[in-house]
Amino acid sequence: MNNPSIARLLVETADLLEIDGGDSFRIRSYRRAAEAVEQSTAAIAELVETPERLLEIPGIGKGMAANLQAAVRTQSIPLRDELLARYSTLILELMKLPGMGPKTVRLLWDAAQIASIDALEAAIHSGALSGLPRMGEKQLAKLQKGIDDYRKSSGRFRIDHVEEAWLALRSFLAAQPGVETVTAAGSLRRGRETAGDLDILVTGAACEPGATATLVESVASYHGIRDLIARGENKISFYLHNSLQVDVRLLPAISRGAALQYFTGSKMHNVALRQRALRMGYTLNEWALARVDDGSVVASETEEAIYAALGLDWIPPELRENLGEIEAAQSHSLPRLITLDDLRGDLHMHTHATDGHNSIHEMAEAARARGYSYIAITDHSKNLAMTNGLNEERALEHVARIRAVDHAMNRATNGRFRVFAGIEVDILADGSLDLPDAVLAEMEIVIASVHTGLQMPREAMTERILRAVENPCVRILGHGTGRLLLRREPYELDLPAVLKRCAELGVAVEHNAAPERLDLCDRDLRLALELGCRLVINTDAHDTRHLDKMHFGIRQLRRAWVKREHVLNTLSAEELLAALRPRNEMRRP
DNA sequence: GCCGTTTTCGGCCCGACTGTTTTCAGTCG
Repeated sequence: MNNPSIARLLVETADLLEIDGGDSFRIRSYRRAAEAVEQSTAAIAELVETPERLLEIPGIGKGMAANLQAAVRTQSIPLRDELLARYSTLILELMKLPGMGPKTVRLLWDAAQIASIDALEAAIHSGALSGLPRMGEKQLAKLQKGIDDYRKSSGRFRIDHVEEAWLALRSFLAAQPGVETVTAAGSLRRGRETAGDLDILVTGAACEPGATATLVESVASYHGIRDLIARGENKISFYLHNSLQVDVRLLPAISRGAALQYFTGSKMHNVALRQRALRMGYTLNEWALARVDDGSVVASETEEAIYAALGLDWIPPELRENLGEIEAAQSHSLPRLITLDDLRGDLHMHTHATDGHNSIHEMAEAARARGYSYIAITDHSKNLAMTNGLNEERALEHVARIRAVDHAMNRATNGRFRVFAGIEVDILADGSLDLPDAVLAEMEIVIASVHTGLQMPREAMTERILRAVENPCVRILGHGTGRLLLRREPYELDLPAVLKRCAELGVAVEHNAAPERLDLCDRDLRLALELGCRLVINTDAHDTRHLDKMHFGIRQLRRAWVKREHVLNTLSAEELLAALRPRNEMRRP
């Protein structure tokens, strides 16, 4: 039983307790424990053997430790089983409908034994719900719509899709009269790999109290809106055509910092921050940080002022998950996180020799235009026949072409731009590589990736990759397919074992920056750092425009507390070559 | 159920919006 599965059991127990009308603080404990389990870099399934280590996790006490042990041993939690027996196994699904909370679920259950979405829909149509409290015509229509939306979609959205919607909305909002600032908050600002919705904060003359009517009207007329959800004096919520929910909030300028802090979250970070505020005699909400005794405002205009008043350094949004950042901010020991500007090169890209769309020279020029000082061309090897992968002969010819471009660029830039010869070699089912060492030894950058045979059992896949990284030609462990390998659990491989061996061998671990890949989530990256891995971050560009996806990956690194010194492609070209795994045999001419 | 800068007992984060219950409960973030 992996961590996300255990976390889900805890969340379900919390949901059931809410339906059952349980103690709200006890419910919160289950949710907090779920969060802690989800975020833990250690496998809970292994930790249950040593309960004292479970108790070291904040939010896990004696009772919760027993629940975790039960979860690992029986795939459930006794309290969850008990509550499921009392209600129904389907009742949890009802909670996923918008506007449906524990009280309403309980009401439906008590009144008509409704315990599933299908039963609810039948009851709406049969009129069985009329006469129930809070079940007027509007409410029923809203529930039916919620059921329709739920069946159509969707859950969370990839962050690049959310960013696209954000950029369009930002232009629209910034063009409205009386608007001065337009800022994204929520998951987008924190740099998560997905987002459930898009939070936008707007300030300016048109957002001041009593003056918002015109702007509210304009926002509600945005062409991208499919359905309006809510429209108040300073908040407008709607669905875009792709079902992404957007919340636009109009704020007085004086509250901008407090609102930005509040709506950036995460929830856990905010709870911890408010608790800290209370201990200091303050109360924190989306309008201001204020004294509890006389209500006087301490700070509200900027985030920096609010964090400072709480005795904290300003915390980068990517770190706001209540995973130690508050303690670090208090002791002035927040890391200096890596930024896009720290990167000197991109070490993974394809050309039209295989499945890319541009030439070696075009990729090099595109990278130079983006301020890089080197790239590596790493086309596919022969096993990937559908990409026209390079066999021994073509690979060597390609190296010669790359060298020619390197020399030309080197001259043209007075040695300020290098093009390394490389390849993305395929790891075969038995862990061998599909090109001989003699060919790989001709190249500076050898990235080993798995592309085929992904249905392999976990142990075999782990063995396969461990064997591949033992090959002294391999300098970087690449992504898998972006779907299965090195991805969040359920893993198809023993990721800790693979990362540990890479750290020992000096094989760098690649983080693919493209949002559609999602190779290493931030938790995996934290694990890689804990195990001493050195990282590289690449776009795996198949097109010059793909080079622009780097910023998505950088956000993931920042969420994992990655600093510049952890990432090899922040080094100069010479330093990079020296820092990569040394090659046993140098057979270069 | 967790936890400790008043505490091993008694606390535990806050406000807007909606619909309908003419004064508020429920949901959401």
